[in-house]
Amino acid sequence: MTLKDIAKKAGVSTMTVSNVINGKHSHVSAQTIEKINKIIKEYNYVPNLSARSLTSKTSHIIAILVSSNTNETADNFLENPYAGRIISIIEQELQKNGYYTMIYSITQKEDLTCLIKNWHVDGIIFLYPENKNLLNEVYSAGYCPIAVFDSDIDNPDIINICTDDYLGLYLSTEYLIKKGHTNIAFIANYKGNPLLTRRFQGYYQALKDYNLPIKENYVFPFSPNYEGGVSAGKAIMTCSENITAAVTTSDLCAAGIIEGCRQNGFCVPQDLSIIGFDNSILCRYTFPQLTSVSQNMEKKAKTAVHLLLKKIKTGNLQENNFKKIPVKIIERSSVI
Amino acid sequence: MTLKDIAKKAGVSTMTVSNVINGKHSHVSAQTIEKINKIIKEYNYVPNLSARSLTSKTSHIIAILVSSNTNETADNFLENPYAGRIISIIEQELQKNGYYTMIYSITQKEDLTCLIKNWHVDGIIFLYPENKNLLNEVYSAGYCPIAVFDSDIDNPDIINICTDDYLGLYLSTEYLIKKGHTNIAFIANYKGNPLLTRRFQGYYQALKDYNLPIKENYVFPFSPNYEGGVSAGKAIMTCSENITAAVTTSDLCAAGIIEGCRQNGFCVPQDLSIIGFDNSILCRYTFPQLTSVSQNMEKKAKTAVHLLLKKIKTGNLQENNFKKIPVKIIERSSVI
DNA sequence: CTGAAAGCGCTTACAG
DNA sequence: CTGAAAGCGCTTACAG
Repeated sequence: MTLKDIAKKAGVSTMTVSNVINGKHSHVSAQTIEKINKIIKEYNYVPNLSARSLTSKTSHIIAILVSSNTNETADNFLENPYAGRIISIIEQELQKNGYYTMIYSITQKEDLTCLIKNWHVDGIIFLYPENKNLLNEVYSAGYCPIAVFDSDIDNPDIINICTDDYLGLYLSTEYLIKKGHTNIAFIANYKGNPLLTRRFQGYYQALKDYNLPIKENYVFPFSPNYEGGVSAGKAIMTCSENITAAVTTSDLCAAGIIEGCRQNGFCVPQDLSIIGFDNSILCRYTFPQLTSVSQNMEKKAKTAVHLLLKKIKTGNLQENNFKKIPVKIIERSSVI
Repeated sequence: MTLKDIAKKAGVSTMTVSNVINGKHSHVSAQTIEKINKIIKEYNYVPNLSARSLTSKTSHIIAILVSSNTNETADNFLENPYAGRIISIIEQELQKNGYYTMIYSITQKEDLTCLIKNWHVDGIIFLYPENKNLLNEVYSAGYCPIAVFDSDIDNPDIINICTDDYLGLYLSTEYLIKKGHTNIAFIANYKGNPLLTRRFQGYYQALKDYNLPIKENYVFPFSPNYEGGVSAGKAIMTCSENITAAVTTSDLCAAGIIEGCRQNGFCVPQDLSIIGFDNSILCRYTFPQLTSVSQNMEKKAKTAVHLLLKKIKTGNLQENNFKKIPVKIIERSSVI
């Protein structure tokens, strides 16, 4: 079943069928439309998108790029529990808008330009590019609009959807302050890391706004992962600062802290209140369950899709390319 | 840059360039090949796959299908931590073989045949189809080879890659037996569920092989999720059977049991040894860390890809369509 | 070993 | 409101 076949059956030209399919109804009479639609339904006709793509120079394919480590054993971003969720939301949103989702892991620039030229990809969503160079190369190749999440690129043409990191730590610190804590630790080796630095600044500002002491000893510069958390938990419980609460920059780190405390005979939250970051599925399965800062993943993903599609449709590159998505605290049992 | 342009620059016909690109070297002299490859590199030429797809009737696109609930708030399979990992492995394996990965969530059959016709999809990997009808409809549409995981379909033409469920529970039960346990509970409402029934049979057979009593009271028919686990944990600790160990059919359920015990003042593993199933990322973040049955996800994904591609290439539909992938126990701290 | 012709299934750009 | 012509960039099938 092709356009031609439909046209023959309807006794019209292929152009007319094409116009009906593409909703260019101003060019076709109401009766003709009805007749054609009937035949399309009857024969269950579906257009061949390769052919359409070939002539129209637009594929309606969006590529989700994932940087994959060449190191086979290393954790891949896709194994992050968030990856599935964000891809799921993106795909459904694209589908709703008549776009198709290709997923593609890349290790080098070359791979990528191939993919784009191969399929005339209309847009790219680059999930957490590990290195900026790769992103910039993709950008400067200039093939199509690009969206990323939580990037520190300073390119105003790339759509950049960011969690409000500053706000996240401001809120979590404030939450502990309002529970009566005054000696609050910050766990992360933030120096030199822009994202972690923004989070540190939220912590810093909250302490300042509430006139609490800000001590360098309150900062535990461990990596914000499980192992770093375990170390931090031990370090906090054995230091001399009488710390009663800690903010973190990941749930994994918070889970590690719970374990680190436990290994030294202490308990969360009785001996130490903690707050995670991400509100990941993990929060429900630690003991105690983790209070955490929730990123609005759905809003992040949908915003990225909408801005990308808008850019594709209008060709307007300047507008609204940076969005901060608010966060909120999800209360569970790791704070008293 | 098109084939034509390359041909002009090389002073040959488009056919010759096409042959070189497609590796049909028997038809072209060595010098010509070299000359053409040089030009292709120089101009960074990449073939247009829409055009190729249009003429060759093969797209090199594989669709990963995900059933998405119409219910917006319900958990989607993609939010399962496994989803990202399996998709990641599939995509990389497909890419290695020159195929492209589209991802597509479906709610009805109609969506699907559209996708396939639209893009001339060469093959389908259907991730955990929720209902068999959907899968059977896809199959009977007859468009292209299909692979699924852990399905109970009895269609020998569909590639079906299964974890060895029987072996999994046999091993976990045997593991507890060898640690000296004799009163071992099985947690899952397995009746009527083929997958859970296979797992139950592994448990049953292990007890039998080691001449241990098999009591109906050892079976706790709760749903194998977190909430079911919590209920099971309470039920086990308050029943009269003096149960000292339990096998489960999911890590979430095992995590729930830990919590259920805790709520009744008992501890894993001191009061109850438990084994999870899936060896998910969760195992590292519960307390105690979960000993679990590990599915070989990598092997599952790669096997699915290889059988699918083989079927696409050979057109042979009969062979090797069912594979059982072995499992193993990963030891952590939830058993004594 | 190489090439001229025809065609895949659409859309664009134009004419009426 | 409708249609005939040309073309997108490739490959198939054939001829030499």
